[in-house]
Amino acid sequence: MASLRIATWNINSLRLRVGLLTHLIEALRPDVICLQETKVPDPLFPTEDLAPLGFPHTVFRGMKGYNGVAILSRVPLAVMDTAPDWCAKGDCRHVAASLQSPGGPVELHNFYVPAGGDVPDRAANPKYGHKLDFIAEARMWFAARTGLARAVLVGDLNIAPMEHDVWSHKQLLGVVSHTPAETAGLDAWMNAGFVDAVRHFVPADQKLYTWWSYRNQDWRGSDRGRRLDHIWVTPDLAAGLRSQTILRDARDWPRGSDHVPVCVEIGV
DNA sequence: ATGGTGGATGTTCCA
Repeated sequence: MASLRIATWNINSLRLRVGLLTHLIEALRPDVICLQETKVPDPLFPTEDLAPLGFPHTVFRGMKGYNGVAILSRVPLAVMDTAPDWCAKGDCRHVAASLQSPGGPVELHNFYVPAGGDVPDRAANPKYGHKLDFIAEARMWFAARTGLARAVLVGDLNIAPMEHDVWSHKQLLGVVSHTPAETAGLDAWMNAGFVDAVRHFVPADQKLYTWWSYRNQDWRGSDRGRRLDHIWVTPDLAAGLRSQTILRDARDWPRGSDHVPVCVEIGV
């Protein structure tokens, strides 16, 4: 059985941090890297900087200044254009591809879910409403995909769904990223066809984070993190799950992202 | 209760 190592990272500007991908590749040895917040329009995608890294197959969807997603792959892939323009905003938050694998194609979705602003109230904060609408639309789209199989969904989903996906469940219940409306919405989306590939290895009572705020200087000491970055797989792939890695050390890379890479290895 | 930092952009928005 062949294995596939899939990594996801909110890189917070691909052009600024393209050099850090070397460290990610050394540490995780991924076959596929999914990036979010690339912040680069497609005509300016840094193809030449990426060429020496050994990921010749790429798909990307970017725009000026904000958002943007990309998939870098060692194995051949074909872009999938069947998904809708979420919330009809044209905002480059999703790209999907079909990966070539010895066991057959693997469907890979890379998402950057809206952060949702500061105030957890639809009426006062349209960004929060957009976030809830986005995850509801995504849930419905996947729920309608009868026969969905051999699929992997990754990305910065901007929601920490479980009690121990945040440093303080009680203190964050009213904070965007961990409100009951968001966590229920994310659970419903995942349950439309996926299982949590990282929690597959880590018990629910163990703290797990992938993001620490830039505003928290001593991030390791205070450890006030949240698990915002996720990897889900369809149940048929769950038996093939081999390992997971959350690369905490990446939070200390020079001029690093506020998110760290997450990786799983799957027999496919 | 507030502000703390960082990126892209351009004198502010987004996270």
